[in-house]
Amino acid sequence: VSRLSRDDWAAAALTALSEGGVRGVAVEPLAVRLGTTKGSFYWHFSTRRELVVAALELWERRSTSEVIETVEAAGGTPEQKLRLLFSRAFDPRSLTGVDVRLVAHAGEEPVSEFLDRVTRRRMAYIADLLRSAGHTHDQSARRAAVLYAAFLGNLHLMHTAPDILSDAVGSLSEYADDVVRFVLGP
Amino acid sequence: VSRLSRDDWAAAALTALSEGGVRGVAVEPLAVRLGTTKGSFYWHFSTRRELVVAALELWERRSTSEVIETVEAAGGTPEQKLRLLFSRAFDPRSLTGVDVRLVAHAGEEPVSEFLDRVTRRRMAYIADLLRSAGHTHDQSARRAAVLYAAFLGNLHLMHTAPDILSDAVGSLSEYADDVVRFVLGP
DNA sequence: ACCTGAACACCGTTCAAGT
DNA sequence: ACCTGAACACCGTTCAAGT
Repeated sequence: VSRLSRDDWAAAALTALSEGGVRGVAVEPLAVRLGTTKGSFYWHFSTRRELVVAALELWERRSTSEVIETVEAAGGTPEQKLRLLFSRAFDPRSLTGVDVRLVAHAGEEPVSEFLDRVTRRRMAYIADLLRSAGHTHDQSARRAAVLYAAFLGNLHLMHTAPDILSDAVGSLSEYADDVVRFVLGP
Repeated sequence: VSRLSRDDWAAAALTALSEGGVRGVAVEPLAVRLGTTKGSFYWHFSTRRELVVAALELWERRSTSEVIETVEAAGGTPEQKLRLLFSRAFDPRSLTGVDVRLVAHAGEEPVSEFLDRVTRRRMAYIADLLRSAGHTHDQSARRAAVLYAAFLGNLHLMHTAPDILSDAVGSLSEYADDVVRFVLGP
């Protein structure tokens, strides 16, 4: 009788979140998938909300700190780091869909605080890189907003209508480079 | 005993959709809000899904045909029309949140077909305007994708973190003009 | 033709009882 | 300490019965 840990539930919840959104994080179906009962779940968590929060914590770490560490570890100039960051961000293989699904709950508890923090961290990192590349503080903030909006919009389109996007734009990595070049230019 | 029509339910469903997403379109709470019973609902619709579809049909009309007609009625050059279109699109007052909420269900029935159609129609209209402004067919498609991604990303940010956006970008209408100018330029 | 009210299925939550 | 299984509340759905 292999017993489950809190982390097992959290990991399963994040998978469910990327597949079916916040709604997809359902105790009973997860219990069935994990081969246990709802009663077991309520030993590790006191509410379903707590499970959603655990999944959001996992997502926050993976989509901020871990990505930034990877990019920093690769080294190079700020321009190279930006290109690496966005070639990853525009890569369909790195798409989990969590980002896109979460925005639907932007105003709701408990999603809003996580979404807000992740957005701020990502934009702050982009602005940092732009400042290192020689831009002023104001310019960096402004251009970071444009870059981040481009990323989000692209994420939307890749999820909503990947065929429309590839019809309109040739190669996605080339497209990502175009966007970065535009923001880096004067 | 004022009786309800199918359209009354659809309109209430669209409001609920913008407030609480697809999940927010719940038969029992809507019945309470409309001062009637669930049984009444099932006279006009056969399933909850049918109600969601009715709300989506309303949204599709309002967010494509009606907007395009308004812009066309205003007249002017293609450039002026683009500016009008995007000053409207970037205006927080015109934000219903339906767009943003629907993307969470991008892959799901019955949302996907509506989202796909609306995306295609909007991008096709933008590409039309760019062609009228003298761009080639390919350039127009490419730039329409960039413009539409900018619109979606901005919509995301306005919903997720309006304060972050206004911190980074000064005036939103100025920002919208910047984006249009960039896409119109060579 | 349109609506009510009771019934049942499904998932969130609780809890007494088991190992 | 960790889990089972039965119980109850809420919303989707059905349907017989009312006006």
